[in-house]
Amino acid sequence: MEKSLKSRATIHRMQVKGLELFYQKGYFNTSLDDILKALDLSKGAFYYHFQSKEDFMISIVQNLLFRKVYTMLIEPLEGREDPFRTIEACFENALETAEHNHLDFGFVLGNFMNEFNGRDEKISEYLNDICKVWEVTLITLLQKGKSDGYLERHHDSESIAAFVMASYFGIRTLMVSGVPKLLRYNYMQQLKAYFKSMALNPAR
Amino acid sequence: MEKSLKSRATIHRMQVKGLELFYQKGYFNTSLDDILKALDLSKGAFYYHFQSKEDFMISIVQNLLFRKVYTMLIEPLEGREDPFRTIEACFENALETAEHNHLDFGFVLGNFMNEFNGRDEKISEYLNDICKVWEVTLITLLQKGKSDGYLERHHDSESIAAFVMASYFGIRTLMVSGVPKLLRYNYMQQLKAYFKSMALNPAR
DNA sequence: TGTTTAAGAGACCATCCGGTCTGTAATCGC
DNA sequence: GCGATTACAGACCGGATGGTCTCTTAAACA
Repeated sequence: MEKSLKSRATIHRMQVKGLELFYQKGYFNTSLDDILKALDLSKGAFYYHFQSKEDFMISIVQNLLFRKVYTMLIEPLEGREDPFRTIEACFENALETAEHNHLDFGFVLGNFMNEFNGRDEKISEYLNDICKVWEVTLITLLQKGKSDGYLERHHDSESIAAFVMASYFGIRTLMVSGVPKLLRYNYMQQLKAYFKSMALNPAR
Repeated sequence: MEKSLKSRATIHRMQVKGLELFYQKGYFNTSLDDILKALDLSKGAFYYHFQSKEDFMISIVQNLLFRKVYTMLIEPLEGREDPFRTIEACFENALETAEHNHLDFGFVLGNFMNEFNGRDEKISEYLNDICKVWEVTLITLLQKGKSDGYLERHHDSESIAAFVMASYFGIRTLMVSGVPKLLRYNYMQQLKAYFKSMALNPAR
């Protein structure tokens, strides 16, 4: 059975507002009524389209959240040449966007991973999947960078990817309560220094 | 009025169990009854010693949480010589402890910072204070490292501290859903590589 | 021994939350 | 034009939640 246009529009509205509020106030601290009130919709509407709050969250993760992370952090890394410059540009852009976001509550993916860890196996799994896609993309980029002569072969792509990811998760947490602009600047400075030590051709 | 021994013992029991459950299940997802049931205590006991759930959480943050972070991540850095070896040893130990923790849900401080960001100004402030103490300790250690000739003077201690902290926050998040042992090993490898690029006397 | 007070028990309350169920207006196929 | 289906509205429910209030007990005090 095909979903009608109207149905899909409503579902999308719910997901968008759901992601917004879950991100701002946390999943467990946001009630369905909070979301429905903001959209002027009813319980009936919600349970017509979704089976449960958990089911709703999963649909958000697989649709909106994945897209968000993909366009911001994964797609900009695909098929590029110089891995270090690519990652730097990608992160610089992502952090700048976060910095200018008036209502920043940290890295969406990271926040949710923390919130659901050990509390909802199913959702954690889906979040982890996104994380893995990001990781694989990074590793692929680094491996290709070796072939293309951007970094020495003896470096471990997997380790570098983990370190880079970890640093990004963390700096986004710190940016929420600290001075975002300064933190971003300092962070990028050190990320570049870290990369520089591994670069084969430091032509810069 | 002095607190009696019994009173203090009960308060401490509540705080310990409170921290344990808040850490495992999240603050908003843990009810007072959860804590009280686990201790076989009553609402009366709770509200005799604390004014509210928020007040309770603040007391936990200022006492137990601060001590935890202090003994694990701050005290091992104080008054040391070589900043890089010191941080490496400290993190190695902290990560190993986390790795062997059967029920690991990430970095306590990080998790709470995420959970309370934008949701409880007051608690966020206290958490941030702990974060700042850690930061200052790291910066102090690095500055002293310059005087003692362990790293070149032109490096920015503040930036390094932010980067190191961010990476730690992040790796702890990743360790929860990934393979802890591998992640720890890879992380330490990269942290050392990062430090090596800044060391004045790479006598190792 | 009688009185006070610290420490806690637990019934109770208003509110909220996820979820169910019935009703209903608009739309669609025929 | 009419029954069926879609897309909701909203009352309702059981259980939980933070917090209050009164009652009890055991020790401290005098």
